[in-house]
Amino acid sequence: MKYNFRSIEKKWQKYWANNNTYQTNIDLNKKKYYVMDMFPYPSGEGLHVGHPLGYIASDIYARYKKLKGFNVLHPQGYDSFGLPAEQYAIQTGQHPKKTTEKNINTYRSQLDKIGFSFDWSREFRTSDPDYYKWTQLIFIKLFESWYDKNQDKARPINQLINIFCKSGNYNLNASSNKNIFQFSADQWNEFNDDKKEEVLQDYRLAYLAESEVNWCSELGTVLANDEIVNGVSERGGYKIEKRSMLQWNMRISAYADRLLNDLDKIDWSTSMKETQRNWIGKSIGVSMKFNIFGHDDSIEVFTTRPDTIFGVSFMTLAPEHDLVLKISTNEKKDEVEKYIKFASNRTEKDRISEVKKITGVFTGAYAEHPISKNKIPIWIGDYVLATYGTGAVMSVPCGDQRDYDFAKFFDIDIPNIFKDINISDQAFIDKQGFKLKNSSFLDGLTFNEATDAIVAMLEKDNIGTKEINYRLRNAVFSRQRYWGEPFPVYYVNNIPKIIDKNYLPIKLPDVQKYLPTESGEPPLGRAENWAWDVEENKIVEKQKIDNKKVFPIELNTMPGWAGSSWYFLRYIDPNNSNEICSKESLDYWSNVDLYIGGSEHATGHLLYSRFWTKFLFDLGMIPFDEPFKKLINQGMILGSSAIIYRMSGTNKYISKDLLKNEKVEEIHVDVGLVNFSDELDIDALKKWQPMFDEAEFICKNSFLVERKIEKMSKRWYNVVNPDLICEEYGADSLRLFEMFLGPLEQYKPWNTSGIVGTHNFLKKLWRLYVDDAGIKVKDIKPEKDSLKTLHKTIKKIDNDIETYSFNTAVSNFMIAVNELTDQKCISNEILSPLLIILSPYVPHITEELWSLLGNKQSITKESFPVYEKKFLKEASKVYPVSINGKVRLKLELSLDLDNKQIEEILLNHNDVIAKLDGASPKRIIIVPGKIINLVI
RNA sequence: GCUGAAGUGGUGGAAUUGGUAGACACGUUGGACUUAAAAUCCAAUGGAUAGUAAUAUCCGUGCGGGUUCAAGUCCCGCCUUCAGUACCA
Repeated sequence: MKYNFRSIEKKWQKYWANNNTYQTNIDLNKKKYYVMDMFPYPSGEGLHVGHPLGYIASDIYARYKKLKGFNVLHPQGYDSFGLPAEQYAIQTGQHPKKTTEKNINTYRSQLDKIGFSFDWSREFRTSDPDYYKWTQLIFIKLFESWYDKNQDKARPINQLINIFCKSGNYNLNASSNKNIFQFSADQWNEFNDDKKEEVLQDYRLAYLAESEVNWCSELGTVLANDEIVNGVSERGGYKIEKRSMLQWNMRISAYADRLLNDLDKIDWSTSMKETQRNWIGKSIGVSMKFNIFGHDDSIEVFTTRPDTIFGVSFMTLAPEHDLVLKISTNEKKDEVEKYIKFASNRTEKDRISEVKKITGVFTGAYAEHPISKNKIPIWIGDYVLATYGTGAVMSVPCGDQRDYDFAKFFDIDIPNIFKDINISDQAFIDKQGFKLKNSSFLDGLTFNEATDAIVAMLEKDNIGTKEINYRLRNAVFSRQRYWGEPFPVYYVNNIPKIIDKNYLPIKLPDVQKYLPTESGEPPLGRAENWAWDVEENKIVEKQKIDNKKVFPIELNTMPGWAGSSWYFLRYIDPNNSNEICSKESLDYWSNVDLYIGGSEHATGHLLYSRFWTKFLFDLGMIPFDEPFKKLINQGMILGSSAIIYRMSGTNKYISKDLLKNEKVEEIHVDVGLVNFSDELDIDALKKWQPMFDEAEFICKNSFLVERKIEKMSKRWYNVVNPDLICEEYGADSLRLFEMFLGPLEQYKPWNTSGIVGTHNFLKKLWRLYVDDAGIKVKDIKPEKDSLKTLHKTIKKIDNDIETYSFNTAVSNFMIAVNELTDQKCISNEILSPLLIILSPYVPHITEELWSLLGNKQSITKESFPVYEKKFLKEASKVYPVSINGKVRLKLELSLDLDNKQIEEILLNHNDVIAKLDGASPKRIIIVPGKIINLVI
């Protein structure tokens, strides 16, 4: 009987589907375990072999946990709103719903071939109205909440209104927009509704605000900070410019501290936590005011180095700072205005690429040093960012390199306040190794001493206060796109009003075209049925808008991360039409125990999900405040591109081995045209692309290509489709090989030739159980060696999988099968448990062998075997060691040995003992635990 | 610049966390089977030196030091690569 993987895999995939083998329900008698993957965006290109890597790992872990007796939730769905489907719709006029549906079907058929244990009965798509109904609800909740810093949690907005009615906002400690004006309860009560709403917008967690946004005209939308890479859009690499627009925002900054601190209670990689810490960017310092000569206004600055206050020789404002024009003297006004214009025209990319270029201009105004009362010139410069701190800095050229460069460039005084430190070439930026001088009462103090002294003094004299600053900005939540969740919002005289949650979902309307309108409105501006009737409570035709009972609906849609920020909650109760998920399901399934996905979402999805989870926790809607307990970031699988050399200016191609110093161009060719020995199939190449029809190929016996490791992409023709691998070697070979490639978290190149290794292993495994006559396993007593192999393997595999070392687990299986083959083991007592521990990795072949052994029920119903220590006993290590000048032999032994057994072991190690100058042991000291010392 | 991760054969990678470095697999070479090829099986495979041989000795985990009976692993100082971030006051 041969190992016919094609029919075996088809048979069992069908069996699992027909028997609902992987459907999961709440079972209070069992402990739960929740394993989740980052759900895919179904792109038109389908899956390549890199995509399933994380799914295979999570599948193995999920199956393993099931065998260990856990009730495992292992769902899958689709993140189906997004730009590519919309771009395609713009080009072809096809509704994104249709292309998305088509792509999902492709994905599903590809995934099904790999034999995953997903519970597909829980599948959903973020673009389903039944799903985004709840995304809209969470938006409403955010809109109807504010953040109380005293209680350190979000609270309903009604409670804030109560506070305003009773005492205004004088004693309020809440997260809000900048430059809030103060009002009393009487004032609040006299505000009209519009004014009240305007005030509330400063506190809501989802709020509408005129904000400086990253506008991308090529994509026709705004982008969040995490969607911009190196100053250009992440998708497409288009130019970004700053623009001020009325946008929905999420007040994520309210949660900055909790997002930072709670990193300590989750099991994520250090680099992932560090990335989030940097992104949040907490810095502790002092905020203080500098008065301006001849003006009532003062400049507020933020500094982390208050100890250097006596080194201030000028101040610098961001060009966008409110006071710039106000304080500039008449003589300087022209120059200042010119500079502001210059700075605003510089795009983000210019600023980054011209970091070294120093620009700035003097305003003509002077500030007063808060302690020495000296006159300090006020400059503006674009090295100061309007968006960080207060948009103004006290410049200490001797202690900050940028201030130093600026001062040198414009020939400003650089006073030295560091004793015995030379600052003629560069600033001294360390916080250690100095004592202050020329600093009045701080003279002679170190950084810590001076900081304490100056902070006490500033606070006592009411000049400054301790303050904490964050780099984290509030997130822009509006997109000028079609293919996203509509906002449940309509406008009455430009004041946003919420559509009551009873009328959700607000379904995405149909449009004729997916482009923005001629007047520049988002695509939803084209929708005919897009107005809200407040009496009927339904969507009606736009023509009916009268601004009395029918009002316009928001035209923006939500960003891609809206639907993915809470999706893990929906899997636990996916068909619930009354709430996000029931309390019962929440109490049982709780949050995700293991989450596997790429690290590129560190500052986007993973941060936003944590934010929304904390928010829902604050409202008492869920009983936990972190979504993902353990996170593993699988590394990318890179493609191995094939490159041929074309002699420059000719139609001749030269084989890699013949290339010397000729001038050549590198041309990517499809990796499918190249065999394992890097030989190119020239006939197939000519069929592949007509440009090679007339080409001449220079080579000896065969034409060799160059290899290059780069990201797997259609563009480089290096994509390997898992379907082809499944067809040629089988899903089990693929699963095993993807794990065998290397550590899960590492970036590694794909190399199809290696798959014969895992494929051969499966054939070997098959032959261990089956020969020409059929099954050869017998119910006989096993050999001692085979028992040892089995129990050693169980122990190792258990340890490997608990530490997520899937690659070494595969190696250990190979060792075990090699050993059992050598031992000619046919004992059922060995071979049955071996199948069970293998089944998470290679579910199809193990199911088949399991049933061939005569078992009636599926192997997935079995339980993971436990290894027994008694089969593993032996001395493991012997080595010389010197203690107190005497040479001793140190033996590391397994536990539970009696003296007789130890003696036996010593006899076996005569060679080692003899090596030590021929001495023999005189005395044996048995140390409690597992170490034995022999004095020689 | 800052932060994080990592440098081990021709290749992917092991090493029970301080204890025989190179497991396992690919590739390569030789052999068996075959008319032949494929498939399969067996053997060799870090380097150098000596020997007909079994074998022996030395060198070897990016570089230079150190601790230790013992270092891929720990400490100090460098170099390189990858990732994240970047005028953050």
